[in-house]
Amino acid sequence: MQEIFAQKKKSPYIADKVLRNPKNNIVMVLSKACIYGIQAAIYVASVKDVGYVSIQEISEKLNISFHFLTKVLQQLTQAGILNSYRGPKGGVALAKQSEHISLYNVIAAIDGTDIFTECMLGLPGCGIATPCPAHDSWAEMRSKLFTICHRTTLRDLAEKANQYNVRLANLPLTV
Amino acid sequence: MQEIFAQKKKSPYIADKVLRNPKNNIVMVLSKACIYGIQAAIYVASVKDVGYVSIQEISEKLNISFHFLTKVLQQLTQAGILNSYRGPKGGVALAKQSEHISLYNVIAAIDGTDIFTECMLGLPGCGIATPCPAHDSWAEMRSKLFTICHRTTLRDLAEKANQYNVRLANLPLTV
DNA sequence: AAGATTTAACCCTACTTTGTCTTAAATTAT
DNA sequence: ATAATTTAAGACAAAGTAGGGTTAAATCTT
Ligand code: SF4
Ligand code: SF4
Repeated sequence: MQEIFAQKKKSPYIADKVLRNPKNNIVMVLSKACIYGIQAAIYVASVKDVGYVSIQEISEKLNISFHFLTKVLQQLTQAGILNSYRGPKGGVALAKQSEHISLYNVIAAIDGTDIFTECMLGLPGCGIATPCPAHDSWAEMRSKLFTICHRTTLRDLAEKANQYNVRLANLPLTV
Repeated sequence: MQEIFAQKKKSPYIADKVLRNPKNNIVMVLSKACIYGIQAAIYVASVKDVGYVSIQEISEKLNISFHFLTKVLQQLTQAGILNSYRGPKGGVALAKQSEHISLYNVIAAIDGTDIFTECMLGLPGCGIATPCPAHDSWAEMRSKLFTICHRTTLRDLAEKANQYNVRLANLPLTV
């Protein structure tokens, strides 16, 4: 027996402009602030010279707004991931060895840990007594994300960056 | 031999208010529009009666803004996931059998497919010639997300919803 | 001590997303 | 036909995110 849906004929009306503007179509898992933070952290970790790297240099190399990046890196500083120092020859530097800073640490410092623990469907207080039907799938996803971000360290990323001279910046490709 | 970082003493200055407001701390993988769309789609799929379900009913049951939900569901209608019908006894209904509509379909219709294909670090044109150091990890994540969203159908979700009388709405918990 | 440099803090602007409301169009019921 | 119902469309407001500048504080150089 076949399931029956709505049998009436469909309304001919077609909308042409509904919700999103056509230009903006990127759905982000991480905020821009977080992305910048990760990029900058990898950059700092990949710089060979010991010492402080100025935010100006980072923002130029990675093509990130200086003032915005400054605020983002302040968060990493407050989280104990970076040390900052003012004045000439100042800047930021890793507060710990790069292999002791995970992607998770950086994300947690900027976007928080909700992405790892909270429901991606936006329902509060879940998984306790009345899990919603999507729970298992999302829980699996979260677990995967958690594992990946935990085991990936800045050293891993910086190493690869140096090794392959890989690009971190959001610059136009030099085709 | 131990690696050396910045050896100078740390600036004692601690900022108290930097970027985000304390109230806003939920980082979302999916937009609210998308979450609403998923919830509504599951609701429609879980309704036993054949026929159109009014958006008014959905918005009340799921505690979602009626007008906003209307726009979201228009997107699903235009994507061929729902049929809509105006007038008394009108509303929306699944355009296909619930087991033929995946979570992926719904997400793609509302938030687009970038989350499955594009870089989560926000860099364009990736993975081709010069993958960034985080590529492998993210690619693994994307693949996982893709698989889960593809194999999870509205029927799976609606079945669970009916079976366990599980909550879909963002309502205060009746503790 | 004075000046230059660099992060910290704060204010403000532009854009996106979310949410509200009003009117128009389609459809049913009377 | 008329009225009621319900989606479609579009204008608009509120809130959040990204970004830009200006001043203050810390620190080094001279
Ligand atoms: S049960 Fe799981 S998937 Fe469902 S709303 Fe709660 S956390 Fe989200
Ligand atoms: S190489 Fe992969 S992780 Fe890196 S920017 Fe490109 S898509 Fe993203």
